[in-house]
Amino acid sequence: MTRTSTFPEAAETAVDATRVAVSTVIFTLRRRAGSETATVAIPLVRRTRDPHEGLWALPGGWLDVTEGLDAAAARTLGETTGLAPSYLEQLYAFGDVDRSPTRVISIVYWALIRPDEIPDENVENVQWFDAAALPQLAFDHNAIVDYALWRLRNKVGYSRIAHGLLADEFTLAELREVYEAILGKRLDPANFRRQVENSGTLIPTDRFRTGSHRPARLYRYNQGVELADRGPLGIHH
Amino acid sequence: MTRTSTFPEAAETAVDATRVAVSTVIFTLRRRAGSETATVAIPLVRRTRDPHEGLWALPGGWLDVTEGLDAAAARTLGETTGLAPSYLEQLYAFGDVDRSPTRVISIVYWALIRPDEIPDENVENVQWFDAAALPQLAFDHNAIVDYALWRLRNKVGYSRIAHGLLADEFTLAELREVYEAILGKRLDPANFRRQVENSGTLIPTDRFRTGSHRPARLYRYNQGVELADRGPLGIHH
DNA sequence: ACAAAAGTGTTGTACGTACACCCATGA
DNA sequence: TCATGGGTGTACGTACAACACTTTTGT
Repeated sequence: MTRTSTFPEAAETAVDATRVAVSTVIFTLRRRAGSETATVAIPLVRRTRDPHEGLWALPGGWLDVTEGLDAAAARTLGETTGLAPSYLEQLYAFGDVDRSPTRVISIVYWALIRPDEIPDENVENVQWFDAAALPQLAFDHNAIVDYALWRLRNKVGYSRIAHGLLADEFTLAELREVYEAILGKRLDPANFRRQVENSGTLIPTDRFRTGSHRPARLYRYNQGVELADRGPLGIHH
Repeated sequence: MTRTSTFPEAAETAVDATRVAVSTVIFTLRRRAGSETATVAIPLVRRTRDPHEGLWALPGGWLDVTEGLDAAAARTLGETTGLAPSYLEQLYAFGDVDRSPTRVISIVYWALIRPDEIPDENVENVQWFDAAALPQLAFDHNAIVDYALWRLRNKVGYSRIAHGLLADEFTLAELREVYEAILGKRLDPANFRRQVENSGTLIPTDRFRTGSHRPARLYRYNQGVELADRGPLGIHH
């Protein structure tokens, strides 16, 4: 599969009007080869034209006049990386005058995707990076990723978004691993179990994950509980 | 002083490109005439042209190509209402295709202003409304205000933004009144005092507010503590 | 049998809430 | 002196961190 970077700031035709772009910071969890712990990873797209040709940038594209912002984020993410997120939320609108040679307002989203939803095939010009060790990115994208990571870590504390990174059924150890990767610290298994059990968001199943030592019970999410606390009218805050 | 509404969606020339507007929901506290409690109030601007001529709308205007988003919010707020907020933070980017007859992306900010900073003179076409009892507003502005109120109430719980509504020196009762107005419920004076004293954000002065019963000590804010937890690089989250 | 992860129990501390009570001032 | 808000003390319940301990599997 061949895809060319269509990233907003790449357009060569300079116009004097302000243009609106949409980009997405999409997170997943990667298990490192030899390591015990999982790490947060994001896909980047290599720029194939100026400005910043050759640098890595967030997947994105121009906003179409006929689509909403959320739809534009999902579409441009799909076109550049082939990914369809399980969770998508607006992050921030970046609009400093000097963030790009031409005036570009970027509405940036952040998203989660389950590891099993990532297609095996390699997409050209797309590469996954460890979020903790990014190269120099195009435009202000390093700062944007930092901000998205901050929001992710914040939100994991007061919502159940962590579940956007897991399959339908999972063990408590797997859920805990998600939290540990995002927060960057180990959590007490005993206390973690109680917290999450008392939150009412988990439904125990009759199935167990076997294969190593004592089998662990599989849990599902309680669909009646919102993934994240939206504000009034369903805006993803 | 005469000012004409320059609100974004008011422009009569239809263009096929997407245009970017900036609006602001700015809060203050008003003491109702006979009432014991203060209420949250916001200024609105009456629209003087289509669409939605005659309806009340959020103060705002078009984004200038040469200014950043924050600057645009402050400028358009000043031009339409004459107000200069003591706290300003981006709220959300609204971009549904059908939120206006022409395609308009609105970057919306929310802000706080101290009652003593509001000029006495009446500004034409501007009127203050009780945030809890708004009329029907233009466009999707009712929903936007709801969302801003939700953010305000949320944020008051984990930051010291309440201080954006007070003068330099204030009593604990005045600070508590701010919280009560925003949260819409009474707080225990004793417990409130301890919470805020233990937070380390307040500095007691030697001055007292006299005039009614026992004098109350005046406090200042500890400048070393951030008004609100910004993310990396000073973005107002 | 033993290692290792699953799962339970117990304890201490911190913090929010409710509410009784004393203090200082204006009228 | 009395009413009222300023300010202190205390007791209870919940929530979380730390950590000892039991259970169940694979090898």
